[in-house]
Amino acid sequence: MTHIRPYTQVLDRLRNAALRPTRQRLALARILFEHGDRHLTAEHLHTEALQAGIRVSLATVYNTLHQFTAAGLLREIVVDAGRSYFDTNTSVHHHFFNERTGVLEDIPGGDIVVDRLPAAPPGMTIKRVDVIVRIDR
Amino acid sequence: MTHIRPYTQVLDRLRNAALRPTRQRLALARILFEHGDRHLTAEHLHTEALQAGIRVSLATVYNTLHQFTAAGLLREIVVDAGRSYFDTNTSVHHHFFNERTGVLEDIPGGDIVVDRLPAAPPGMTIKRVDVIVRIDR
DNA sequence: GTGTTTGCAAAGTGTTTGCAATTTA
DNA sequence: TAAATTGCAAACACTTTGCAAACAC
Repeated sequence: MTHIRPYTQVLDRLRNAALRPTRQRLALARILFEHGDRHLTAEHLHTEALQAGIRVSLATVYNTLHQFTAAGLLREIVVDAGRSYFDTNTSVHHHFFNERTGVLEDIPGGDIVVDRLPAAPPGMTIKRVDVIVRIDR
Repeated sequence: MTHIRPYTQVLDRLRNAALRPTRQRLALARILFEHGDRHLTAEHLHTEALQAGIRVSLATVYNTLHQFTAAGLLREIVVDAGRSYFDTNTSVHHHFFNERTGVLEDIPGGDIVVDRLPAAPPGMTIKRVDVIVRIDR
């Protein structure tokens, strides 16, 4: 019996993405993927890592977030000019964004339906549809 | 006969917004509002103003864009972490965004229908719904 | 060993701010 | 002339980059 067991799932994710499971990547992946759906900025993740006693630089956090996004493990959400959020839920869904608190959260279920979507302009393809519901108070 | 006539509409907009029609504001307002629906960043507007021979600082362009937005003359659209677009069309509508070229444009007509929108979380109000259709190629 | 990854510090980008000088009403 | 506006330069927040040292395979 080893302590490798709990890491297995996260390790596999990294392996499948052809990313070496370095100490930093593994630790960041566990913070990201072992706690359900999360919406984090680079700063958030860096802070959490440091609080968990993981020595990792902010540059590496950025690198890792982009590598994970490129590998399809994360989705980048733009709601705020000035910073990026990364969402651990990569399936098709939409978001509530509270501009006052900066909290971004999933809209539950497949609730929203976007209808009568026009065709993309000639020669273009629709890559993604983002719906941001901005909430207040 | 004066040359004030063509400015009338734009002047009125500034007056209604209780913004003094200074040389800079008037010139920027004309670039923004005398050419149909536009989607510009601060840099775009600054460049256009300089090209048109209007001496205005970038700081003033930012101030002006925010004042116009606060007055309801513009709408700020966030599609790209790192820069803001300002839309001269303030009615309810949505956008195509080409991430490769950085071009943002209105989706024509009232085409898109967003349906089954969930209620805002307890105590919260929906302030706005933004739909961004990201296109490619 | 060899190629990948990391961390640092520096540079970059877009935006905001403080304040003296200028302009508007 | 009193209050609002402007422009500059410095400060900011977030992100990216270059490169030597450390690490994974």
